[in-house]
Amino acid sequence: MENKNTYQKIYEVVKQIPKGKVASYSLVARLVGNSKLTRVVGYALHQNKDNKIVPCHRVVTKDGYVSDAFIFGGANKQVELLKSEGIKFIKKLKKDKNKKEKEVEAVDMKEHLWDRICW
DNA sequence: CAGTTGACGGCCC
DNA sequence: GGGGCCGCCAACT
Repeated sequence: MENKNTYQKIYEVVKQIPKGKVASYSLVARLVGNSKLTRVVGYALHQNKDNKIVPCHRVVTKDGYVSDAFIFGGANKQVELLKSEGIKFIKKLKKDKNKKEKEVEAVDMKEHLWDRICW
């Protein structure tokens, strides 16, 4: 990803995520060149509103959870998009702000985490 | 130019 | 084991 801005590199990496696969923020950060850039990755994607340019819905947390504040239609929409790409979800219990365990859908990382075929 | 923030992650209590 | 705090880097105001 050469000599582009870090910001631009992040997009380049995310755009390379193949359909049917997902990448964690930390993974993207590492591919960009610095594993500590996870926050910047999130920042970069937040700025991106067009999933036509960058498939930001394929980026999830290391646990496979979708972003809480996904702009493009909300987190629920993100799950839908991923499902339509053939990604398998598993029910998982996550605690919300009220410390109540609620069932949420998480990507099956074992099956769909990006293989990193490009390096 | 300096302080704040942010789609996270990891270590510590 | 769960919750909370801190850190890391770049963009933003």
